[in-house]
Amino acid sequence: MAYRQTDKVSARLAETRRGILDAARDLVSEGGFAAAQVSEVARRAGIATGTIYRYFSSKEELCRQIFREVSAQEMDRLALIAASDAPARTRLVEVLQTFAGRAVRGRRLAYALLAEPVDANLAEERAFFRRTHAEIFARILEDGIVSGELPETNVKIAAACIAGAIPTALIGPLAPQSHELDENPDRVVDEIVAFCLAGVGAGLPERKAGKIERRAKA
Amino acid sequence: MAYRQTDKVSARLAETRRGILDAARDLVSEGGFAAAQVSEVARRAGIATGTIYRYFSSKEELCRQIFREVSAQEMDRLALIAASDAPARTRLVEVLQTFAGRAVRGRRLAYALLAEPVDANLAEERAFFRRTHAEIFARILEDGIVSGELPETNVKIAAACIAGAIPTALIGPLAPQSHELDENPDRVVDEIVAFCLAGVGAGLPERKAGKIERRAKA
DNA sequence: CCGGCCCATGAACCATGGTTCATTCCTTGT
DNA sequence: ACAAGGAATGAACCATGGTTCATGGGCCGG
Repeated sequence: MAYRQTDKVSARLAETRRGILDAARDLVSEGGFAAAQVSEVARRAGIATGTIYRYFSSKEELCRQIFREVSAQEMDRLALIAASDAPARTRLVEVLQTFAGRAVRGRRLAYALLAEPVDANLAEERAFFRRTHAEIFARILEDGIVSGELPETNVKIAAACIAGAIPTALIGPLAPQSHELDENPDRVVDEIVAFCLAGVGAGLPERKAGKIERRAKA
Repeated sequence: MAYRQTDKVSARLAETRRGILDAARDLVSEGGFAAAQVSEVARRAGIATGTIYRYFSSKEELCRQIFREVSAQEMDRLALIAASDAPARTRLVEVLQTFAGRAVRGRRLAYALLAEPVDANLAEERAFFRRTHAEIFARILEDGIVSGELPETNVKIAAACIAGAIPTALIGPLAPQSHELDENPDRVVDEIVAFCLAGVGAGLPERKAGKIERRAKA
């Protein structure tokens, strides 16, 4: 017995793993999952192609990992807002503005997470991601109905509509021209949010809140 | 010069071409574009793989053709309703109900047209398809605003929201369970439409119109 | 019925991109 | 310093699925 993994080594291994994930994440947020080819990830991480497979059993697993890491961040952020003790209507506005605002500021990444063509496996992760969004929306709507802030509706369907409307209006062929979004993202976001609020009978949003997350995403 | 295409021959050729398109269309509406592999289309059409290439320069062109044929049908149907001289609000309701109703009844095909992962070329066709939807919606909204039936809004954005909300709520991971849609498609459709109408400030829809297109799509 | 040409055939070909593995390089404990 | 592994390498391998092409069969005008 002449070898045992030492701390220094396992630290280096962990670092390499991290490096792979970071390289892959960067590629994804630059060019979507399509850009995260194994050999490209390896190049970016400064290692050999084969080395990837010492850390991840397949490309699929690597991508899944990336998807989870990135999407978890987004979901947590929304969940945090949703869990505040503000009135439902306020939480709704903030959640929608955050969702839309982050999507518009990190469009490439949002595209990868929400709309890019991906294979079955990632589609599963994406389904979870989107269902989580819908649940967050649905719960707030539920609260709003209970508290009388919102009229009765089928919250599941309304939540699905919201979860569909926002990305569609912001990314892909139906989004405004990119320069328009770059110049005045808030206006577009506000209009989309207004549509969704009206859709659930919440009237016009308050257009003043300054504490809402506005930083760029990637 | 000892050969010239005779009518009989060109008829047979046209028939073969049609056969290929039909085979491909059937495959697409059963399993999406992924199921329309060249060799499979050939088998279904009862010809050899290579023969396809005597009629279409590439798979891509074949798929594009299919996409156009199918989507044109859908667009025309909506355009027809949109062009009627009914009040904007009525046209809006009918267009939305038709759109959603047909999507829910031809879900596999709707998935292929609206949501299935496809490559860049088909994505272009899809973009056109979706933009056309949005334009149809937008024009009606415009009319409604001019006539005072609807409040002012950014019609482009509202149209994009609608074009996103309906498919998302009907197909994919955020749609209700399939059996639910099979059992009671109209209820779901009505709720989605209600959301969209409310989104543009058109209040509740009239839930009675019986003349609306309700036949299955595929 | 024949020469010429088009049409159909389907197995071979090719491109892409993920995966493997024999080899080499490093680390560790003695 | 050295033996015994683990870790890294990257070129070869493989699977998938679109595309080609040499070949054979049928249709045309004379």
